[in-house]
Amino acid sequence: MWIQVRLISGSDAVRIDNLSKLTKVEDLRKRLVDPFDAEEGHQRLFYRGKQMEDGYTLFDYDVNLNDTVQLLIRKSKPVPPPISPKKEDSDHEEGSVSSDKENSEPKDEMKKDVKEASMEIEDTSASLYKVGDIIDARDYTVGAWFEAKILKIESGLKDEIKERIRNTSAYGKLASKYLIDKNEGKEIGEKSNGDECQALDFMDPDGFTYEVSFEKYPDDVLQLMSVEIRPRARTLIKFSDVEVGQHIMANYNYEEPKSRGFWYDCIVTDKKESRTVKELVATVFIGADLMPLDKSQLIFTKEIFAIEEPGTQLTEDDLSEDQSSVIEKRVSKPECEYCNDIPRRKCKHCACAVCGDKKDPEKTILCDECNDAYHLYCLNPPLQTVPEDDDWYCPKCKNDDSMIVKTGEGLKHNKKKAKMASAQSSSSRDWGKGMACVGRSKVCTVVSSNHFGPIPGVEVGTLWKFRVQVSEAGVHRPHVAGIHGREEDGAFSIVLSGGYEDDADDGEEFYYTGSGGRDLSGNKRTAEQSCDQTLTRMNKALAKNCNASIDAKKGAEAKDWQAGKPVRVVRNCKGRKHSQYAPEEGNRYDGVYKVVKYWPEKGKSGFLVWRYLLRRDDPIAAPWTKAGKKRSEQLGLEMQYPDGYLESQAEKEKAKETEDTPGKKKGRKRKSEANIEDSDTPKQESKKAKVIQFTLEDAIMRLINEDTLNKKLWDEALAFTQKGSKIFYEKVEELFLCICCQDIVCKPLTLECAHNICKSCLSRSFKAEVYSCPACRAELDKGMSMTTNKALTQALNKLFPGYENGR
DNA sequence: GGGCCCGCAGGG
DNA sequence: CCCTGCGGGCCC
Repeated sequence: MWIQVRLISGSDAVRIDNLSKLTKVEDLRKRLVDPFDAEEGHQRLFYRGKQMEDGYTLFDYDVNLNDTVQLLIRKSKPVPPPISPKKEDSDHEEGSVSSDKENSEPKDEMKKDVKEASMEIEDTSASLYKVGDIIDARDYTVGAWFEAKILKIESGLKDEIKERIRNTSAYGKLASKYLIDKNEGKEIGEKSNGDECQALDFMDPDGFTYEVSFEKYPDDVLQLMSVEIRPRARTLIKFSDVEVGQHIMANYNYEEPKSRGFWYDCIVTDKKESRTVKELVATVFIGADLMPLDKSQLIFTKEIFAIEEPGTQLTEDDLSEDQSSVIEKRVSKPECEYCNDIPRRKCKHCACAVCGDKKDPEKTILCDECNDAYHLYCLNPPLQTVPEDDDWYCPKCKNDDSMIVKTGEGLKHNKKKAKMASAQSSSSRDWGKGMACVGRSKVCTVVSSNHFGPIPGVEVGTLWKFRVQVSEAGVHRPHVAGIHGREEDGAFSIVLSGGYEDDADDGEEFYYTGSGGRDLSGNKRTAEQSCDQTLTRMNKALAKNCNASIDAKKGAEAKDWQAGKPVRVVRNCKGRKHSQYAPEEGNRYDGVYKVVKYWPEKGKSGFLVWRYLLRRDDPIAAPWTKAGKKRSEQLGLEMQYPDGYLESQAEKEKAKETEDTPGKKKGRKRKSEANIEDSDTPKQESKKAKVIQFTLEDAIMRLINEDTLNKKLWDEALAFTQKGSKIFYEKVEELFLCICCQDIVCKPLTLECAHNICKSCLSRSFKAEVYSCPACRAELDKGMSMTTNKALTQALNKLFPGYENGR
């Protein structure tokens, strides 16, 4: 497994290979020392807004293959300075061992501040704020702004504020790196302080302490400095007026970026605007340290607020005059994301975990472990009263105290993980380095997922090392399952993987066994047959392909076998156990087959299984035939590996070598070097560049020739037929991409400027009263006819059968 | 060599 | 949402 680590301030990413899911954060740090020139203690790692702490694993943080972890290198001391003793303490000599220079300096400054403050204790008129002003305040644990109210103003910064500042260097970072100097209008250079007191000077708070309470949480009273409060946001910025580089306030949810969250300060870093796409990307400042989170997508683009200048805030009186019109109400994340806090809605997440009802809060008890709520009377056995003395644990948490994880931020009880086998047993098995559990990095879009027949651009004989790649290519989409299909439509593809012993295979014809009838408990993916299979789900789907009516009892045989629906067939190397037609390595696409008949029978296990006879019906020669082998060679078909896979394997190999004691292993070393060279050879494809010219069916050529409006584009595409079908299809996709929806044009209009646009995309534009070509802005007549280019439509449909489905 | 067991994707 | 599944690497 590999992940990317990106320095927060820069865009440079470094890939770290050979990690496992159980790699500890501290071990990841070691791997980052060299590439980033950062001592372990100076690294701060973030994933999805969470700071990663030592002692936890990548699995704990849900880090996956190819994910990006952000790195911040702190320049100051790795350990924050101890909280400076209060004034009285430092006057007494008792226990002051502070010979440490680093500590004594800020302490002195603090003393000075406190003295200055005490001289003007009652005069608060210099503040731009008054008690009762309508403001926003930043909660310094979340880093987000909430509607708040000033309760009290005092001269001088209270000690607790100073302590807080000393414990984060956030303000220094924010000021030095990202904020624009108000007066100069230009970016401030790096202020290499790392010293919290300098940061304090720099941010220039006005010297008052503001006691505020939050509107929604009136009991939550905080002591803040002036830079942590500001006039209540009241100016919505239109999307069209938002500028890159602008400092704004927006709603963001770092745990679930697609949901509503809280209101944070942001610097806009990118903006995309077309009639269909409105995208804002920003650096969002999050958490106690106002961690800059780069490249965060702001999804609530209609709710972008300007930052108001201090002194312009409304007062209590303003509010009472015309409450509703002056202040924009902001919507924050609801307390409960399941019921959105709607009182009448039953919710087992925020209300009683048994009945979901929100009534009787006084008769509701909270679990001291998972915080779930239970009505006393919903428990089994019910409780009469709330237990007064010690903690109470709900039925789910009660039994297994042993596995309660001490939590870091955000690593709380995860029910799914708690259920996994590894949570029960103490096995220390490593995992996550391989391709078994990775997600797709591409999706096939040339045809829809319910497409029958060959995938355009994928040649018979194409080889992939892993199933996930077969899925990416669209040939067989499920990750593990052998049959892909739908009960009502039929099966689109199957994989022959030797999982069933009685599946005889003579290439042109083979027997196949349905799925099910296995006990998969224990989180398994396969198992022994342990009960009867039924003609449901995928089994029914495969039966549907047979040109006969469904018979779930006896099965059926096709009258005209070739008239059935085609099934793409992939053979996996594991089938070698029983079949000589299986590839030596990986998975191979062997073309389309038809279902000749299907029937139930007693399998070797003694349980009923559904069996199928499939027969090849593909014009292209099978890969194991002489003609097929020749064709594969001419096409230059070679084993495909996932991006970066060979490199990571080579690195692993290298690491092994260095681990080995040098000396008598010379011979072995030489061998492995040879291996690495081998893995490079596929790159020198030029030698094999004699790829056979790929020819299109006459019917397609006729349609292409008919599309005179696009002659130029077609000529360009056809030139690529020499490079093989895959390249040709990729080119067609590129040339006939709709600029609006970024998909192959659907019901296309060919405009006078020669650009092709989906009819629906152009209509949408016209509805928005924009009358120009989305690609080149050429003016269009409002009343232009919206007739689609028929020849193009037909040609594309021939090339990409069914690509319009679901559009 | 055989058992273990994870995420992911798909259908229903 | 829930259930299912002819992958794949690790460990004994």
